[in-house]
Amino acid sequence: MPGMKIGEVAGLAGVPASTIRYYERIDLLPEPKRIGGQRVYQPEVVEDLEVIGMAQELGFTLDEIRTLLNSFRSGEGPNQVCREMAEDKLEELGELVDKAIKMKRILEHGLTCTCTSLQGCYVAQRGSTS
Amino acid sequence: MPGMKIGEVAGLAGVPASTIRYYERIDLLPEPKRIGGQRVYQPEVVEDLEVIGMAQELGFTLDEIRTLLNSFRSGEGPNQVCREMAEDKLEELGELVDKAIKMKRILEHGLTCTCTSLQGCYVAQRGSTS
DNA sequence: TTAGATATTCAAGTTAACTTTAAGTCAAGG
DNA sequence: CCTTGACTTAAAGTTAACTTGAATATCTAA
Repeated sequence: MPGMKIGEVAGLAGVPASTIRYYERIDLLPEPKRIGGQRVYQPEVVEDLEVIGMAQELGFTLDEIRTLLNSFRSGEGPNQVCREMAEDKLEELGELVDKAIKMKRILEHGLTCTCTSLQGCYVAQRGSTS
Repeated sequence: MPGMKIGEVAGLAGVPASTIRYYERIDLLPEPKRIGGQRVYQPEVVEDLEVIGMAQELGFTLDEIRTLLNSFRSGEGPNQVCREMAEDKLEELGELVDKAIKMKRILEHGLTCTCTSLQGCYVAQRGSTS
């Protein structure tokens, strides 16, 4: 039962097979074993793809994601480079959450107000919770 | 005193002047008035640029940002298209915050654990707050 | 008034992250 | 065996968002 072809993995993870091959080419995913030249995957790869997708949405580049994943996979625990990256990213994530909340306020207000400019709009700028 | 040249705006907003011209070309920023052929800006443009930057970090495309900004600027309040976009985006922002929190947990844990795979790591996956 | 910084346009170049295409090869059903 | 659909590679094409270059103009300070 374990051992899926690329099409099945693609279906489960919600990405095209071409993307999976691309990730392998840029060393974001390890080369899977092959049967008759075709890639055969274990179910974990689906979770890898989900983590990659999540990280991307949060603004990590594929380069950064590779560093993080490789550090995880290396078996020697996170190294210094990875540690620093993670710390930096944690800070960025904190700021991201703040910005998301600010932007939510602007959008929520945009749904109801009739200001003619963002600048002139007290609520959007100052964040009254109206 | 009001009336800044492009270089000053660029300095204040922390973007290159070429980006400001680019935003104007794609109708993300309105054409400013000119003196002797050179662009002259009012201070509000700096806040516009900050909003654009913030929105970009949150995953909005410049196309989406244009729609939102134009709706704000139109003076007729948000229209239907904008309203729907804002509602969709609000939902996405909610999800983004959830993911950011999940990712924070993974990274925080990555700083201390020695798991050899993301899959095998109970804490990263299940989110013990340890 | 003249040097040097800063501005202008337009077109072409860049980078990340895919996607598509061409030309095949493999696996399963009839 | 033959067809069909999913797989293979390598290389070229695509899109968003800028960035750079070249040639020219204008502003500003000595």
